[in-house]
Amino acid sequence: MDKQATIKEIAKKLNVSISTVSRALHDHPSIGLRTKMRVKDMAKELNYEPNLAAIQFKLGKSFTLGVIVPELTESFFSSAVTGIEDAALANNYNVLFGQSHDDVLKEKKILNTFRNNRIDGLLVSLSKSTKVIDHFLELTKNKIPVVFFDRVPKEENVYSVSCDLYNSSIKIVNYLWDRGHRHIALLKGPQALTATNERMRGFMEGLNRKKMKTDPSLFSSSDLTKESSWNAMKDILSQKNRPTAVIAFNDYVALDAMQYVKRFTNLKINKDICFVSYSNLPMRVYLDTPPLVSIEQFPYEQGRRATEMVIDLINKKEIAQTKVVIDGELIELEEIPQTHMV
Amino acid sequence: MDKQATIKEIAKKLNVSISTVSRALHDHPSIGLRTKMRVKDMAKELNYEPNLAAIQFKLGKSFTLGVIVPELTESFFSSAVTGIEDAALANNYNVLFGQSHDDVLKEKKILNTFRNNRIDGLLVSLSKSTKVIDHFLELTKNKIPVVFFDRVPKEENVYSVSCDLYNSSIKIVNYLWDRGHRHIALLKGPQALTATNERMRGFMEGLNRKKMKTDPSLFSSSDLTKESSWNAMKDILSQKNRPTAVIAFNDYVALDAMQYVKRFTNLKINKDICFVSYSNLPMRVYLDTPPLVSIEQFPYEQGRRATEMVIDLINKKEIAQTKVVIDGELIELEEIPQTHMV
DNA sequence: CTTAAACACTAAAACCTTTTCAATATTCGT
DNA sequence: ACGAATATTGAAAAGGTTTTAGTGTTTAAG
Repeated sequence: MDKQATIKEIAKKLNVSISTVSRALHDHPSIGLRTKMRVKDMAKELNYEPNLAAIQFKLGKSFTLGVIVPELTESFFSSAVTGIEDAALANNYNVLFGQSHDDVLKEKKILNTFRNNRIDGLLVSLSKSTKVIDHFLELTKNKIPVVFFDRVPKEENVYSVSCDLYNSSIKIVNYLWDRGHRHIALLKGPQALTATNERMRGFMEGLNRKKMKTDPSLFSSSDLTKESSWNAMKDILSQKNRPTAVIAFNDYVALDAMQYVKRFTNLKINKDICFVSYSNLPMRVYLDTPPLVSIEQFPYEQGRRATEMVIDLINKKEIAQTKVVIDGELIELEEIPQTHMV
Repeated sequence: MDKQATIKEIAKKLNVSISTVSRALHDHPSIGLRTKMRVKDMAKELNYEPNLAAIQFKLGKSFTLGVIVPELTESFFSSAVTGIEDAALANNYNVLFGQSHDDVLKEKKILNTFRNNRIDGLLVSLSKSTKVIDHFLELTKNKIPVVFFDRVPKEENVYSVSCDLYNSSIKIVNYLWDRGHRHIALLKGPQALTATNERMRGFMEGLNRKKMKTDPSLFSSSDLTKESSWNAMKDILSQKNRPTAVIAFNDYVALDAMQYVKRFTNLKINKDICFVSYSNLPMRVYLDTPPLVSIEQFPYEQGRRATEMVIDLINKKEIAQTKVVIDGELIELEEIPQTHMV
């Protein structure tokens, strides 16, 4: 077991040609059952493992996918990555990871490493500082398929998997309306993200359908940092006619916004001011005052489907649709997680 | 830019040999400055990128590290992975990931994939169901170095990077003692983990130093699932002489334990019963009733150092120490995160 | 001016596999 | 039993790079 056996050795031991061994191992129809068995037995005996490096070199394929996500420590993305990993493994693909940390320069650097490694396909969730996607489109020119997921670009002619935030936002507005809210604020994300726009569009449509006013003072924007979210929340609260509910960009933003309320006001969360949000973070169930509802965006599913898509593209299969959109699900928290028996 | 240029083409264009080009690009001393420049210029002009697959094949090295973690969605591990990624990239190594989901069978399967991909080294945080590490030791036989981090095995003759949980636990006991606690419970983890034992040893030592009694009724064990943690908490509370403080295995366990208290008792958390813990989860700051202190185990640092270690081993450098132990830091939460201005 | 050393470069093998094309062996129909 | 068809195997090239073992040319020393 010191050195890995090669097909050459198998061939020599059995007195057959290298090509025969290769074919036998691949179940090529032109090889007789007899020799096929002999070869396979010998392969097992010698503990033969194909030299992937050689195969990749020979075939000019790496059987490797590249994945770029903004931040692995965000539970959303680690879930997505898990979906990607599972789907890739199921199709015998490897996965190379990179984190952009929301920096477009880092994004490009990772892309370069990936190119050197001759990835067969790429999965990307865009950094929030990425305004132009030319560096990705260049890959497609070289016949390396790219599929975006969750943080997808606005461009039309690209492959993507994402969550239907437009309709989800309408659902959220309806939920709030049913609970009696007539004055709802939207704590937006960075303008660059399509996700921000989708939420906005759905929000407006939701308000319209219920004949609520769409006042521009209802919007406030965060770049997703704590400081920025605090400021946005401050803006929202400083209006003369204070909203009774806030739709936050995601649970992290909601968390920061709620923290602001707790620290700097004496408003009671989810009583005086109600929070709803997106992402449905697993940790939400541990909070005493969580966002009441959150949109489940199925990161695992998005990752899985994006992966299947890119593999189909690699194999030049027909793609049913270039833009897959997954329905978001409005998840209301199970009743009163912190029921004290007092 | 359709087809990648090769050194062959560069050689042809410049009327030099292939070997000259190869050496020129590697700054080999035997190549004259003149030709070296010409080669490098031409390489740039043709947009030459070395074919890594060919190099890997030729050199029998993959420049790839394998990483196995139990669960990527746990913030601890995604931080560790970030540290690994950064260190690997800095040394021009790629990283292949796998999640064991705490299943030793999955662990072995991933290991197999990694072997086929001829990884140069492996980084592992053990699954909690892994009792024997033979499958890893087999790699070392094949001269593929393995470094364990955080969830390290008890075996002596292995390389590892971990946090000093023994002394951290003593620190925790001291902290609680200073706050007046004289009756402290330990909510342990699975017996299989060395981490469980280390905590236990430190806990006992801490109690001893303060002359507190080390009653076996002070221990309760969780397999890290919510149900199990609830049961463990139930045990702890059902004692006639109820402890005033609980040291939980980590913040996740603490969260579940606190959830139990909130749902099924009318004890006030951190007043009637105080929680302290390990991991220092980022989300801790958002909780109304967080574990008061938590041991920072520096996952990023652990990942980084483990990676540097495995790369040193690959390059057969002298290793200063086979077992790196990082000091844990007791992190007290910034005062009263939820100060209402009431 | 000769000889040895230093310098600048080259030819060719090796790494392992897949695959095309060709060759041999077997079977079949008649 | 003969040729044709089919089944089975083999030889060799190709893929891009590194590296060993040189070859030839210039420089320095004697």
